[in-house]
Amino acid sequence: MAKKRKTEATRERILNAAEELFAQRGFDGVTVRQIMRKADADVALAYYHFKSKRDLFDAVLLRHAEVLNDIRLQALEELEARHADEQPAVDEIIAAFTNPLLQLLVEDHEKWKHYFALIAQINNSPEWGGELMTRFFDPLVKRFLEALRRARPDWAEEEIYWSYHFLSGALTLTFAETGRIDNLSGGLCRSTDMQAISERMPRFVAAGFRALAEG
Amino acid sequence: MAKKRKTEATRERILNAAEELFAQRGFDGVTVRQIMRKADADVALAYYHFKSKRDLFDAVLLRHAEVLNDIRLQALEELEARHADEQPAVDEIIAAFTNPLLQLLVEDHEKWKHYFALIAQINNSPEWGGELMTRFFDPLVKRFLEALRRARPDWAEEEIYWSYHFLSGALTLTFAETGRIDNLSGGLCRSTDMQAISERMPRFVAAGFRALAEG
DNA sequence: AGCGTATTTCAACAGTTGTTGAATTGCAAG
DNA sequence: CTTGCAATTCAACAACTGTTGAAATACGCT
Repeated sequence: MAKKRKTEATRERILNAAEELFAQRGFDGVTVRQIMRKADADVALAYYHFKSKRDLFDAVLLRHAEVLNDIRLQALEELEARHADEQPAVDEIIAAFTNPLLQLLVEDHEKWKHYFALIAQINNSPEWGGELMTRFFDPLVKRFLEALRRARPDWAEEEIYWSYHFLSGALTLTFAETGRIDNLSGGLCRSTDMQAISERMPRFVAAGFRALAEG
Repeated sequence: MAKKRKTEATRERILNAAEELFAQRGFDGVTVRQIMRKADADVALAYYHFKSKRDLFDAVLLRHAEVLNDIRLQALEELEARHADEQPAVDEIIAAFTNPLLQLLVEDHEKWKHYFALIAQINNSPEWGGELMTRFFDPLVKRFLEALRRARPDWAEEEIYWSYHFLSGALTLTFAETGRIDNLSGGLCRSTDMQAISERMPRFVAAGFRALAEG
């Protein structure tokens, strides 16, 4: 039963290398050989552990998706438990959606930054964006939008969806950490400063939601 | 002098084909042969008219960047002329920044959608995002942020930069037209509906700016 | 120790990649 | 018509692509 010892280690090394390179250069910008060189393993091992480059890509995505969905669901449920009788504020619901991710990036930036950068690229790609994001994250997103609807039943559904669209764009550009805001601001703001962002994004987005939904 | 007749036509065909394919699958997801097959021209012509794949990519980006910067600058200057004495409202400044682009997409969707989708991918790519967006668009962005600073000198610079960051994310995800909001909303919202977006984004973003800058 | 399976290596494949040089065509000016 | 250059075609290159099968090694179990 406890046969696998070196197995898990190399599988992880491959996934780590793939995650970093895919995040930097995209699916087609990276070769299997580059990944395996970074993972310090033979090329053929990629096809032994995962059966194709595409399956390796999917495995990279899957590896952390569940954890992310879990911590966000947990944050939402905690919030709802805290407000057993009345409804939670919109700001709090949005913070429960964005802050668990940003908090992860604050606490262990090295571990998470590549995965998030990968999500950023996928979300804005016509080729992958629609299907993959839907597959991995939409169940949680729907749960989140339901909470919003319950909190503000007077808001039009359409406005909630568009607001989420804007939120999603702001969040994923943050994940990309392109350094553009660093240039633009002359160093005043840094795109790696997740603390600064987690203090601002929920406020920014919540105000947007209200502006749309309350006309 | 009037030697070039077929030249310009094929150059344009190559650029059109490259624009569409790069937008769909990214720089590395497309081969020069695929581009030239779509352009109905010999492979070698790509290297005659542009000297490398990378230079073709840059040419695609450059082709429309100037037009976009011009119409946005014009919208901003018109706005400032209209408010010669007092300062324009924040909503109007933001609309002058976003609506010219969205209006282009409303009026001639077929012509523009691929170029904008390409921008969306680049903006969220760690590899290209920082440098290319800075090179092509930051002069205009700085002009726009100056207008905001003049309109609201009481706002902290930092908050303006972060707000722009969120705006940029929301705008570029819109350009990607991934169809994700279509799935999510069960068809209620369509990611190609630029009319709906241009009615909402300036309001959403302006409220966000205010929320950040006015604490 | 030795057996069996899980893991790793090695070498190779057929097809594709970006790119180039030489040969060919098209066209305008003398 | 011919000369000259711009535009286009054709064929090829070396390097690299994803992927595979067979051989070698490592490791847990009896």
